Amino acid sequence: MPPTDGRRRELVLAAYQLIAESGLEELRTRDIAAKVGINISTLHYYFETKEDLIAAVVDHMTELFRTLRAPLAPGASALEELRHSFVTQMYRRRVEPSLELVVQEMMLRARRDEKVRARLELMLLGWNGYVESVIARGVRDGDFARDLDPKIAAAVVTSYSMGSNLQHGVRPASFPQEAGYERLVSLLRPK
Amino acid sequence: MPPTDGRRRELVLAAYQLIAESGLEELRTRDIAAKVGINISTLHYYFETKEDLIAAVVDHMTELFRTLRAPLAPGASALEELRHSFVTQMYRRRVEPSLELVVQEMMLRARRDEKVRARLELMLLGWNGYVESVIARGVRDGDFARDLDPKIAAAVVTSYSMGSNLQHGVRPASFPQEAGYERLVSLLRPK
Amino acid sequence: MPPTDGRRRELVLAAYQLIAESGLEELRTRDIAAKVGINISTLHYYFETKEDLIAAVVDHMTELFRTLRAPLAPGASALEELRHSFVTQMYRRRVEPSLELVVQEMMLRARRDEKVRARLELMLLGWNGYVESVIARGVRDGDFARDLDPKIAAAVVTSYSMGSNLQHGVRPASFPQEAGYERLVSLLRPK
Amino acid sequence: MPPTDGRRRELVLAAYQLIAESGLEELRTRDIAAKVGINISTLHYYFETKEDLIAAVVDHMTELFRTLRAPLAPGASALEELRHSFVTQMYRRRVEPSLELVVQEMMLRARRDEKVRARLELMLLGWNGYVESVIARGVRDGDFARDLDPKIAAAVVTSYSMGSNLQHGVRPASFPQEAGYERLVSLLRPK
DNA sequence: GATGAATGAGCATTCATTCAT
DNA sequence: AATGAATGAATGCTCATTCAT
Repeated sequence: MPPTDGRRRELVLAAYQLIAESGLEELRTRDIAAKVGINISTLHYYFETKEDLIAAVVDHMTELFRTLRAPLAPGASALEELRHSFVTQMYRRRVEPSLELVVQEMMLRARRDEKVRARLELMLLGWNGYVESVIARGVRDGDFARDLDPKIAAAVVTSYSMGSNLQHGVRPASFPQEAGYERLVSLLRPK
Repeated sequence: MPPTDGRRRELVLAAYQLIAESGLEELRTRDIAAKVGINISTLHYYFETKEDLIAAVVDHMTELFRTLRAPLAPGASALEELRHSFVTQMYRRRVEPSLELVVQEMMLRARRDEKVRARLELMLLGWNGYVESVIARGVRDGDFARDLDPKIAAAVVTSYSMGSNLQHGVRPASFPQEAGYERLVSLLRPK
Repeated sequence: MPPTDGRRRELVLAAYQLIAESGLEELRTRDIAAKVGINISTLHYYFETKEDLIAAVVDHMTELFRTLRAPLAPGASALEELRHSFVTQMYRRRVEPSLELVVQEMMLRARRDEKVRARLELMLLGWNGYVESVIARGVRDGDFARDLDPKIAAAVVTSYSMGSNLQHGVRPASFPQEAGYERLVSLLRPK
Repeated sequence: MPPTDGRRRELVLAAYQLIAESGLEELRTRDIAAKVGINISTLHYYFETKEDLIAAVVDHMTELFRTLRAPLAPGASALEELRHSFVTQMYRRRVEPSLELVVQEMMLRARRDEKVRARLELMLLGWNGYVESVIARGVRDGDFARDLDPKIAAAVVTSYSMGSNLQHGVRPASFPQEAGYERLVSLLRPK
């Protein structure tokens, strides 16, 4: 017998992967159940509605976003840690290419689904807060320009990250995502 | 304009508005036809498939994106013109709030619909090219740092623009979109 | 091509018959469509919801109840006309046995479906009113007891009619429906 | 009472109440189990099928119908006892309003469920037999008209009772149920 | 140009019932 | 006695598309 404790998890993972493959618009509960190898009604035994399952996917995605990071040498400087943010972005794209696709799907869904929006807001706040703290440390340590407002700078960094992902999605070959990030970080340095 | 072209245009506009209101996922051909006041079969007389109509909406959207800009004083400096990019973004949000929503919808759709992707790529290339030319002029004129690569800097500026729009969508109250843009522009200036 | 004007009617008739055969509880839109020989979605082209179709069946049933009557000789006395009420009941059971079954189904449904209840109330009011007018005439003509309140007597007659139908449904062989009616009419006569 | 019997009874009572509230059509085994506070599979331990449980509800209902009666003074005349039939009907509606609803539901179900029909036939035979015996006594005692056939008269009385309940369900405000009963009883009296 | 009628394939969800434990 | 997990067969309803007129 399969690990019944993990059925919910299996369903969330299957939905997550299907969203990455074909988007939320083409997500079908039947396909999710089939991927797990169970009957469609069993899916509804674990999640009352499709919406509930999607909310659980957002939670899973958030957890991945939080925990999936490239290794960072202990004692790294703020500059190294900020660069590491981008390294992590590339790392995620390599080991878990679904993640950025699912995040973007949810970003759009957020506008019409309050459950999704609330979860996503927390995720964005956490991410911005983390980048902000790194920049604040860098400002103190002299890694970054003294007149930088960490909250504003974090908004610039995270927004670039998201926007460059979008552009990369539409024109992967010609968009200089990495160089852009490097340039952005260098712009933050002291004169 | 011949009646045929008028009808096509009406349909495109109706679809564009419905996408802005409820997203591509909830777009129904019946609703589009009803909004125009014609029969559902007549819609198919003008557009063979829903996909074709959506492609036409992308064209309309691209046209809007290109032409809808805040007035710019003739003889403006490159610095003023780059700042003006952001002013235009805010201007669009005010006079045509649908535009940024539709662009984001299409951005996601692009991944699964080649027609949409190709059109969007052109739009992004045009936009980046324009920003690039402004920055190149600014570099020549001394408005921007001499060591700036205009293509890379343009990628940073346009990506920030898109990413900040996304974050603004999820948390409109707390996200410092304008301050971020101001900071980004100032970072590009000569030391 | 089938008489498109009659499609609605065909659907109502098919639903009416299926209700008579197996009751409202087992009524399936798919079965109705199949009986008419059309696709299930065509059914929804004519009736938005199953509930709407059922309401139309109540209208049809009411119309049948009103118009389906045994022939009554012109110039009949009130006594003959009241007896004729019961003759009509038997006549309906013979030429349209579905009718009393459908009426009883709707009677029960009325408790939970306001549309049905309202329509049925009108039908009952019409029926009671008709019986009342016959009895009133009979009282004037001396066919019925002088101290009869026509409204009350009508309530007795129509209620007997309905209740005896119910009992007849459960024990058709042993229930003396006709003799009961005859006795009831004779009780109304002058002493 | 052993626990098994207690559980069965609990389930029957829960089903009975749910039928009164929403009708047989909306009766769900899950709701019955939930009302009793047990698992849905436990319900099937006590009743193999839903149909069996419904049959048990009919038995419970019949028992209620037999035993739930307004108090009758010992030594009452046949006239008083027949009037008391209607008093009992009103009494039941007051202390156990569910009963008449459930009876009507089952009356309809009887047409398709032989178990229900057989049980209901017994109930109707018992009821008619009781009324018949009262009327027979009244005929002997001079309370009722000498030429009354007790079986026929009982059919009239019980049918009025059932039919007036139905009409009362559809138009509670305007239907003169009590006056009708009073008139019916008075019609049975000697001239 | 325009439409009323029609449909195939599908969609999330429901529900009585089963079965291993 | 009791239950958690699972399911098959439906169920009302949807929607882009077609086609004769």
